[in-house]
Amino acid sequence: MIDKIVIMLDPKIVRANPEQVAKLLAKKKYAFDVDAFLVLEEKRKALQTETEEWQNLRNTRSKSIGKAKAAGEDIAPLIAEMDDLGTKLEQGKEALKQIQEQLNAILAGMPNIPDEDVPEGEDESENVEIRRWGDPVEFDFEVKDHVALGELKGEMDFETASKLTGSRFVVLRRQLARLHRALAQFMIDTHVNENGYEEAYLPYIVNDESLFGTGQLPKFGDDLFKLHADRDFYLIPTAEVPATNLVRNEILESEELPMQLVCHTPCFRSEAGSYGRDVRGMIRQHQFDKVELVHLVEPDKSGAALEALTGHAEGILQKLGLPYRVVMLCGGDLGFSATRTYDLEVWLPGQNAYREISSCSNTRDFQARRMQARYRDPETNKPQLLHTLNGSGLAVGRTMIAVMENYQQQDGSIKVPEVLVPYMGGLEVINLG
RNA sequence: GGAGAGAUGGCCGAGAGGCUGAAGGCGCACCCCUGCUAAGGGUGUAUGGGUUUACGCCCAUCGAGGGUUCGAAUCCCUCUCUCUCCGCCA
Repeated sequence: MIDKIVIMLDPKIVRANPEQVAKLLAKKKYAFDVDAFLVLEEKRKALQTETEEWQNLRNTRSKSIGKAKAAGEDIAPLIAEMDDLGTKLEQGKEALKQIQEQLNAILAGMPNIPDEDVPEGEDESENVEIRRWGDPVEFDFEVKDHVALGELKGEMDFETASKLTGSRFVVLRRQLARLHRALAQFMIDTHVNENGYEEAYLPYIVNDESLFGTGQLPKFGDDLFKLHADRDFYLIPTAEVPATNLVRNEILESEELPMQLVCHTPCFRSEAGSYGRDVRGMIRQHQFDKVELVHLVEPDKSGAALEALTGHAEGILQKLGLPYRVVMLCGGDLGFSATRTYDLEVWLPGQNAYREISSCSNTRDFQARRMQARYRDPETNKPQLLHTLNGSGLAVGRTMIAVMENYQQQDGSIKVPEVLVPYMGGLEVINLG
């Protein structure tokens, strides 16, 4: 009767254990109104049962009309019997639809349940450091931040970008433009050649169904750039959206799993900058490039897959020789779709701080349920929701900043990390000074 | 952009108002036969939802959304997508 119930959490579980779900979601600072939900649920159940009974009656009677007609009998009295059944059915359906819409709105807006060992906490200040790699370089001169470095020869130009578009965009020229490209190439090659990823080229524009699937819609539409009022097209905020939606409404064979995708795309975010944070420099832009990693795996493999994926992202930082730390997000800082997230924070000498450069999440079956992404379980031969994970491997712009700031020399030039030299056509020093 | 044709289950493909959740085939699973290989025979095999301790029963779904009808895969309208031809084009 109800064709599409849009949910992220399994509605059966929510119905069966509403109190427990509320408790678990409280960790994510989400208030689930159990009473309101239960009232609606009760109404829904009664209405649905009743309406389906009417429907059943109509189906049965219509069938007997068909039979009578075939037998050459008079069907007029049978049709007369149907009289008010149609109206009753219509009314029932309408009432049910309204209740169902209210329930769907609640369910579709509920975030995913955090893992048990996710720490309690309000915001990023309560994230928990897991490990560190590398030691921040001690400079014997006064360090410049990437903005100062980039402006030495005009290779990083925010003013011109704002002429072209507006604030929160950047123009890169010459060696910095190349460094930016080199980083993306290096990351993709590493993931393909060493970590077993399949390279993908994907649309930078997606429809609303894809965004619902990964969880950006319906709640976070304000963060997106929408293209047309009439077509429901959006610029992607991350390649996670098209990459994960590759399997939307698909039933994969188990041999096709695990799937590991790597994809370099620009990302467009409207919200970036609306809080007045990081107004200076390339940290927070409306457009930035990212190399994204996506895993599609069987349910019992997703825990290990997140560790692997995070390791792959870390590998890039290690090869580049950039000091970083890994933090586990606390409940309050965890994203809508995630059960568990590790952020990689790279050391930025210009800010004297660790800053996020990658975010790796396991969404378990949350996105898969929204997009009906399944695989055929060889044991039961039945379709089952798969698990989806995603992580940056890495954000290209921020990586470039990190390279600039960590490899700067007193004269303002930048030493090219060894692994990037081939990608820079043999160039060993970027001479900005 | 112009002109046509289409969209049906995991896949291919019938059906053109009622007994069709949907023939047939492929694939897959299990069983039988066959001393290898090849072939043959049988049975089963959609998804989502509701309800039930359970067996089960019920509802929905033939690209999407509306409409006509007692009844729609089938008729009408709108939209989306795919294919063919023409034009344009990186």
